[in-house]
Amino acid sequence: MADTGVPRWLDEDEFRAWIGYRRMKALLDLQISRELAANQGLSEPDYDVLTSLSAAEDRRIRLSEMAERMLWSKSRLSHHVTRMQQRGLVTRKECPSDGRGAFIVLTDAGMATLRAAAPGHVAAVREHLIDLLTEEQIRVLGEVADTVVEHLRSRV
Amino acid sequence: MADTGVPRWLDEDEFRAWIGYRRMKALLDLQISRELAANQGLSEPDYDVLTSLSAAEDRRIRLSEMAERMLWSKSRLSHHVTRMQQRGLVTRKECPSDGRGAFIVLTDAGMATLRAAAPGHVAAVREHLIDLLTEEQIRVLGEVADTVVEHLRSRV
DNA sequence: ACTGGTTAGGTGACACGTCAACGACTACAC
DNA sequence: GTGTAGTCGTTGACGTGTCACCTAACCAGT
Repeated sequence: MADTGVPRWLDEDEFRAWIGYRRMKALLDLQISRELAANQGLSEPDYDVLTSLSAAEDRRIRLSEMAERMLWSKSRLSHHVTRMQQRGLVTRKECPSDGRGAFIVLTDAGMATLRAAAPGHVAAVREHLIDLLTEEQIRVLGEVADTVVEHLRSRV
Repeated sequence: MADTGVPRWLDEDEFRAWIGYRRMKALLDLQISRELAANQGLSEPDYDVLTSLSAAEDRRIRLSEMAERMLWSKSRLSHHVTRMQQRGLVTRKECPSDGRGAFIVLTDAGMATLRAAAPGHVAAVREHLIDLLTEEQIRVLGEVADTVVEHLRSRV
């Protein structure tokens, strides 16, 4: 790529999309995470972990597999599980077949908290995002996200 | 609103949009911020602050006004300015007309760093977002963002 | 001048997430 | 078996951002 040092700047629509994305992200995440916290004292990452675990066989997953599914670094997941473990939402269990490995296991308390939090969380997502948009906009948002995710996943 | 306790769950497209948004956010922000850091040692918030300041009259803005423009909390901005000040990118200056007030002032070093970082940053935004999308998608993304931002700004 | 309410900005404690480095283990060569 | 490479998960240090709380200063009505 012949880099001239001055790439094409963003035009009006492009700038609007980029800045808009940044601002939407800032406000939306704050709002959603505030409601989640007020509801059951969970953060968004907490909720994600609980959701993944609740869908897993025997309510447990290997740390690595979980990290990969969630697109998290192992470090991040390990840190986060430590914090959630201290609150009794999950437990660690060593893996019999691989001495290096560990399972994350959803506790009953974790499951109960997730069940209690879910309706409010979905309602919040609807209220602050989904129900504001047309079907077409929802479809395009999904497309855009998939495009970007696909692009970034493949380039590592 | 008669809350039945079980709000409508997300259908396939809605779920795809929401989860996609979350994943796009995670990957895109990480990528953009990594390139920015590798380039001039700046974080995204650093870049935002520098950009705002460079566009301001006399390269200085009152902390409050800055916070409002950027949709940041004053606390966040204050913390961030402290860190940027320690790196010599900005300075604080007290406001003569309001004893409570303070200006944030862009230093020459800050301006130079911004100039050095800008081309690469724009290129990254293009490469990982804008240039992946059609004009139509860019337009819709801007619409969606504006809709959500408008909704959330008005409800405080 | 006084008082009560508001606004500007700062601070401390804490949760979060990155990176770099580490020890423990596995897997595969030879 | 013995090295050696790679993987699994953890940890420490650090920058970040939130919340709750604080002080100082402004400003209105009295």
